[in-house]
Amino acid sequence: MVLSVKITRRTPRRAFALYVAVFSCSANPDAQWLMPMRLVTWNINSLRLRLPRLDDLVAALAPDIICLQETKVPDPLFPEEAVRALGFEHLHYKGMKSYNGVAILSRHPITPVENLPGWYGKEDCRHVGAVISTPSGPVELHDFYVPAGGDIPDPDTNPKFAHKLAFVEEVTEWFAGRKPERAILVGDLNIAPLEHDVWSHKQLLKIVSHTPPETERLNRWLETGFVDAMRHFVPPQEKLYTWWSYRNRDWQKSNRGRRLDHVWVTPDLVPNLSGMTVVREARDWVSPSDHVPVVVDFQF
DNA sequence: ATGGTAGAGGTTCTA
Repeated sequence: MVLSVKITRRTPRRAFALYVAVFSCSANPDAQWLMPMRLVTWNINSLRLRLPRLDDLVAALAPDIICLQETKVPDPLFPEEAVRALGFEHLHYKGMKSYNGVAILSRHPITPVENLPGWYGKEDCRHVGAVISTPSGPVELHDFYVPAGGDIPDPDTNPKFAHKLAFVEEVTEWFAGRKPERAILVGDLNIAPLEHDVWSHKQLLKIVSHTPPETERLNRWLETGFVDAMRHFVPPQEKLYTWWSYRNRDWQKSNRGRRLDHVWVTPDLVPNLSGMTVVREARDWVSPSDHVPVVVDFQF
């Protein structure tokens, strides 16, 4: 139901009071006069190569904020003009040559969160944060790219796996000490925590991204004060993937996917959630990323 | 049991 009252100079005081009362009851997420905010997270796997795909994404979905991972571009070479031309004037990014790199693109002003830890002493461009202002107050947004961890799930023989486990432990400690409120955390976390976040739980238990040491650590990170916003919309017994390897001839036919990309919110923002979409069709775009965008809609 | 593909930037690494 849509209620609207046109306010004019002649509107009687009582009608104005009614309008104010109706407006201020709109904490209901169905209310249409709240400000919608559409957020996308996407491991783009090279921002410069896939700028045309970013254009497609913006044209199709009109997001307000886009969080990217694996931009693979050093800061001085970031394609600011091209991104501004898509309507995103407010940028906060951290990149390096060849690897990693994260970026927050926003249509509306944002305030970067400064002095975030470099993690594992590496400063390898895996985390940026920014504060968004909304009609109901500021919201803190974190964009992460967790190390993939190599092939062998043994921290003693594989330093990349040791890095991954330690990275998740460090960020967990940091969030535990911070007790986040009105926060959103997104990114390629490179871990598929639930049985139905992978195509075969049994076959992947010893495969990096779904091993118990990883999924246990990801759960501890989540439990520092977040809710899994994707699983808020899709029950845990339903398969849900965001990544399909390039190494499958026919990704749709084999459908050996994993849910490596995540959107978490603090419980105080759960009432603001209004929808979630995994943009599966993006896996079939020309020159696709191996990850697809995840869209989350809020009403603030 | 194995290898399959993609991106960056070089003659190999990371995913």
